[in-house]
Amino acid sequence: MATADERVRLKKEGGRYHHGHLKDALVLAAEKAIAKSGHVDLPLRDVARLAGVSHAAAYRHFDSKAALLAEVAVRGFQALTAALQAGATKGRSPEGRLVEAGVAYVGFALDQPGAFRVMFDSALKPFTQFPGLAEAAFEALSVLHRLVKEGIGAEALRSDDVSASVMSTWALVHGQATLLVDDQLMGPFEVGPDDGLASARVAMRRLVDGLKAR
Amino acid sequence: MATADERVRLKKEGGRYHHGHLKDALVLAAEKAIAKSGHVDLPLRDVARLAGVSHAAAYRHFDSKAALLAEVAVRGFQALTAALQAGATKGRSPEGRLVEAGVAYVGFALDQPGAFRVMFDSALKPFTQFPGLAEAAFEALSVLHRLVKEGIGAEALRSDDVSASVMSTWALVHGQATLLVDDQLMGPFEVGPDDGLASARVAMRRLVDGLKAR
DNA sequence: TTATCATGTTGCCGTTGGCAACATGGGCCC
DNA sequence: GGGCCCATGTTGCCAACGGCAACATGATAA
Repeated sequence: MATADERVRLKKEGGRYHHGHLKDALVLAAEKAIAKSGHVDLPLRDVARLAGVSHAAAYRHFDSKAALLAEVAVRGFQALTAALQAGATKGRSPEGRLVEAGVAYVGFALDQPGAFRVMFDSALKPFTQFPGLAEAAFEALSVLHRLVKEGIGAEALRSDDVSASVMSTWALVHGQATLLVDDQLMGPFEVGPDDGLASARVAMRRLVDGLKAR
Repeated sequence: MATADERVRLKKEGGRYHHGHLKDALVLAAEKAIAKSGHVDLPLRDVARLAGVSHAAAYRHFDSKAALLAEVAVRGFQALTAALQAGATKGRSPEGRLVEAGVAYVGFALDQPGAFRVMFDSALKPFTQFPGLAEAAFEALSVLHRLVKEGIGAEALRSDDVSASVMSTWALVHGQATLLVDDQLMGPFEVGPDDGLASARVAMRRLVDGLKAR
């Protein structure tokens, strides 16, 4: 078993027959390539070339091209879950935590656009066909669910129709993230890349206003 | 010039060398096939077969497979624009019209899932590479923009940060539509297909509450 | 040292998007 | 009404793709 340092050395020297980190390298290369091209539908051969191996090498680590993309998505959902949790800690009130988690969702999408695209691309549907994917996605959604319930518990948010509140929140941030990542805010609705998070915060605050107990 | 009846006759008799409606037939077949499979990435040959022609025939009407998908998207955006306008007329107040337009957006996605998927798939990005696509998408967004401005004009909605209000609205309905079409509302957040529109209406009402002038 | 086997390679296959060359037949002109 | 024209269909081909099989390499453990 090579140590991590050993692997780095091998990787840096390059040109070795055995890569040492190929699975990780492929996942990272795929995320980067998708982020760069903006298209999920990229040749597996290109990803392999970026990782410095032949195209068939990928099949030692993944059952199919889709399985590689699924791994990108799983890691993406794990990172998203972490981002939502980290974002929530920035809020000072139950509503504030929900708002900041929403902002973090959009921040994640802007930060890892390749992963975000894969996570919600139709190529991986249904999630249940890839082990771990549905669970990873569920974990991320659960963070929002928990924050809404905590808001209700603190009597800050209205208590009727909890799932509508969760869905509204998710839909809002997901929609914003999608539109920002795809750069699909056209014409007079255009926002600069730096304005994305600010807009997201404003939008989240207004939704949470509507969700408030009264 | 054959009349429309003539064309229908030719089409029904089948087996003719000249199809008569091929462009429309290909667009409709593509929408249907995508709706059925749930994947935008379908073989052009399958679409051609559904239309009863060989695969190469499509190139008499479209520059590429992507151009065919773009045409599906253009017609989708036109239908979406009409649906938003029709939905808006159901509302009895400025806020109500905005809410109903949002519900109509989700209704469109559930009604023409194939078109909806294509319209927002990364395969067509950027829209500007296909003539008419960016304009058609812009038209649809403009309906929401107009409704928000009318709400502000009637002093029903807050007047600061108009684009944040437009974006919130679009993001909310777009996010809901995406999640419903992809059947991605998992576990305890699952909603039945009939509940989709009802949930959308509740969510829109709550967002509009947050957008209200006070 | 040496054998094993995980992990890499090359070579091949069927399918795909797309082009070129040919076939058909509907509509216009005389 | 007859015959030409060319829009619109066809078949045949190609390179690139995802994936499989057979072979090559070399890290590890006896």
